[in-house]
Amino acid sequence: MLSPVDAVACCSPLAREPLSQQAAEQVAPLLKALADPVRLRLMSLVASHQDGEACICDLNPAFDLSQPTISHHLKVLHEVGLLDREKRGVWVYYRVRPDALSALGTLIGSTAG
Amino acid sequence: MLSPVDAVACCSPLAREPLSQQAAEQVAPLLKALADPVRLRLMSLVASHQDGEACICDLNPAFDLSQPTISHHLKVLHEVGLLDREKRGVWVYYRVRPDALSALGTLIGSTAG
DNA sequence: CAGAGACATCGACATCTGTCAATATTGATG
DNA sequence: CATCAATATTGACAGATGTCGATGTCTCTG
Repeated sequence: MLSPVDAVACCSPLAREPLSQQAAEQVAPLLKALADPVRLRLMSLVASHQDGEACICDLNPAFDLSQPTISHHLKVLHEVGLLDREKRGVWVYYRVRPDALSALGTLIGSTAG
Repeated sequence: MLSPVDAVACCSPLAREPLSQQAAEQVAPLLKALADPVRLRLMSLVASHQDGEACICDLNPAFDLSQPTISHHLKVLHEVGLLDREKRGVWVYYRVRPDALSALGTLIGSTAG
């Protein structure tokens, strides 16, 4: 089965033609994953971090939240395919999945590519 | 106070620099409004409808949902500023707010500020 | 092997969300 | 004014969501 991120690539922009019910049900989980202040910041922190990747140990201190909570949010982003995950030694590094954000941006606004 | 849609215009793209907590809290409600299959289809239907506007009477039959439920979803989209609302006689017409979607798309996906 | 540190999972809880049936409101029309 | 049709509001309810503390798992290092 396609991950949500792969599924988005199929759809033409929102304003171009009516989204089918199936397409909408594929896209919505991606937006749902992004639609939280903490997860938005996590995505932004990872995307703009040096080398495009960040360790949880880099991310956790930026929030006033418990470690399990951050872990939960990262899991949500990873499960829909917005973040890639790699374990190196004791640390886990996250990286924004290439094309994930731009595909979403195109679907919504059709200005990005 | 700015509507969420106005607030988005201020932010540079997600991947460009870390989103502040305040910015994230302004943007998240917009994405939350979009992050539902029914509302995604509503936006798409309105945006791609003739003359860029649609009456509820056009939208309701496209769904297998009760009239109050559609009314509720449209209200959510309107409150966050994604849809403009105009009453003409007995009917209510919705129209996608100009620049709303493109601003969101740029924030999420664009690499060009 | 024992301990420590990084991260994940679990269980619990309050809050939020999508949905409906019932009802209210509004505007046109007889 | 009485009625009908289009839309909104209310109240209720099941299910999802964000958060935490406690605990589990993995990996490096003595």
